[in-house]
Amino acid sequence: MLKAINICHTKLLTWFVLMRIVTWNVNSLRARLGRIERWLAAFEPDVACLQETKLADDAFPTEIFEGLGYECFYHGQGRWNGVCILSRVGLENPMTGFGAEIEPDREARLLWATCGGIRVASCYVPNGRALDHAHYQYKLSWLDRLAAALEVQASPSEPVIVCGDFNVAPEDKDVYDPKAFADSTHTSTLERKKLELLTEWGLVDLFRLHHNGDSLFSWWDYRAGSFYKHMGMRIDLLYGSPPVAESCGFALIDRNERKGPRQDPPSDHAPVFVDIDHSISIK
DNA sequence: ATGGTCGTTTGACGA
Repeated sequence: MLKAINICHTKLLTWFVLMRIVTWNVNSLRARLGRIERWLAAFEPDVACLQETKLADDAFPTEIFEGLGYECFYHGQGRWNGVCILSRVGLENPMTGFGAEIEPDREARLLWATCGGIRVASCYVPNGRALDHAHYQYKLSWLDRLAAALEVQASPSEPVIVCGDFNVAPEDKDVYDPKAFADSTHTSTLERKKLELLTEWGLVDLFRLHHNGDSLFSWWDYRAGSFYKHMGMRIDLLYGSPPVAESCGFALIDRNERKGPRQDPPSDHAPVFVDIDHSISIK
């Protein structure tokens, strides 16, 4: 919920804003539309960054989200990938991809917009498939280009959130069993080094500010009852610049959203959200 | 440990 209090100084208007931002790989926006509508109504995020929408842009259900009070910015391609940002606190300077100076992505995996004074990116990082697969090199290159785009898009002194499905578990405690991931993607040294490009720039893993040390996951394989065996990974991340990290008061993985009957199946990812209490000043 | 389950451009492929 956006809570704005205007404080009128001599020539400065300051808004203190409580903003809730969620990232959620929905694994098909069409298949998950009912669940997404219910989740938005229940949790009232101000900004929703969704991944794997699997929708072409001309099929995006703009009117449904507008009916819930959200502006929509989307970048899809049909069968695979696809990302969007929904915002009810404004949506300015939209941009898809890495930007003009950087080798473009062939897939719909990234977009940016300024929402409520925060520069927001919704990312769907390539999976990588296997360490010896070409897709792994694509993943590494993709993360290099994300870091390069960040340099152009924002400064660490400004409010920035880069969130999404990173397909990388930052640390061993972010997977149920590190040994099970030896020699596979999501935990390899090289891809973790690419995440460090983001943290070296100044971004902070906002979830870890509030859940230090816990093994809590955001993704569980559909197969073999992984969810009920707690065999998951934390790969859906919200990174914030220092001003955002300082004002991040709450973070949660809504693992209940990973549950559900065959008739109304969940995504294999749970929504992850943070609450940000920050101020915007306008002359 | 292995096999298992979702989604999509219906069916092989990606996750």
